[in-house]
Amino acid sequence: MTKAASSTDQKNGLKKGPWTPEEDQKLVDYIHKHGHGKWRTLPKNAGLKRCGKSCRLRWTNYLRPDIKRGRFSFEEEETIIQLHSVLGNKWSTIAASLPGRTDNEIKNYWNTHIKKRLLKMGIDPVTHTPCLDIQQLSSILNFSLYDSPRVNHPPHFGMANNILNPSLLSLLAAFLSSSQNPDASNQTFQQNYQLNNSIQTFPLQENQSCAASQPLSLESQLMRDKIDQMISPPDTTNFSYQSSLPNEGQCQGGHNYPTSLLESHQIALNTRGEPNFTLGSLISYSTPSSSTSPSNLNSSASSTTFVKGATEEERDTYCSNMLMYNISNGLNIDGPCIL
DNA sequence: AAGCGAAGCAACCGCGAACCG
DNA sequence: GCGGTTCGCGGTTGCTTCGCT
Repeated sequence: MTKAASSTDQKNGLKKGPWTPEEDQKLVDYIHKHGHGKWRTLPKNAGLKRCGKSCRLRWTNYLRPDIKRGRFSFEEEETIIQLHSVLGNKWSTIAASLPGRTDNEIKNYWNTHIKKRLLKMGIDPVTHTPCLDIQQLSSILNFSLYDSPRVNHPPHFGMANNILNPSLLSLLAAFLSSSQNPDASNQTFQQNYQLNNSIQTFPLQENQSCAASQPLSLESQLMRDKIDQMISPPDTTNFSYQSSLPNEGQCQGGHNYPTSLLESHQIALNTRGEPNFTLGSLISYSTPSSSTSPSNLNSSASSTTFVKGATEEERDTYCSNMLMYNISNGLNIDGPCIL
């Protein structure tokens, strides 16, 4: 018998701590006969030396017949993250969307698994925004702004050649800016959200060469100047400025890339008007089925299939890669896009 | 095999909302 | 409208299990 199991409330003689099978049986039998509710009087009527609150908790979190036990599925996890990005710590509301799961179970799972994974991915679990440090973001921005050639990309990112994505860069720049001036963050994000929505998407033409260079738009140049003021420019002496478009595999067939990140909910706004980067959206890609590298995004295999069979570590690796790839290239479910 | 720290999870606690007389 | 009671939620605690040394 544990210390907690043997403890009792001195005033009322009520038992505390873990429930015994006998107590569980008494509670279940009583509720089957009389239904639940009136928790205050229930323990006395059921012959239990527990407070009503304890009985209610035991029933709703453990004994209820429709409780689903065991590991959370990928879909459940995705739902939790997406709902949390909108609702915050409203565990009971989140639980309402997950049949068989209790608020307590979801809360525990969040605190012990998801929170850690998001942090590992560089996402703030409270705000659902990137919490990469300035250096990491600067590095990403530099890759995009200075259009580094494929050969120089860090292999673990699984990057194809960059496609210039001024709106996403604006968001990242705003994030950098806000990290330097937190008071302005909300306003900056709102402005950039409007900016993103105002920028039209355009298709990548079939005859557009993968090796063709992409001239910087005026906006991008201004943004580059702005970011130059905040970060040190990279050493470009070894860069060859060859290509700014996706690799051959991704631009064949004259695909259109019409969906902006915002439209596809890849970046959703939270209640404070800031963009969210959620794990759930990140792993809703078409992805390779046999590799954790996100470099071959035009594969028709579903990411869900991959993630379902993946180990926890593989999920982490995959999601981290997706995050970095996503931030760098601004890809959505159909492949690269320009916001 | 033993010790120890970390992780996971069931249960508790305090507070606020809802309900009722 | 008010005060008392009940219920439910979210944060926290502490016990158990796991994994590493």
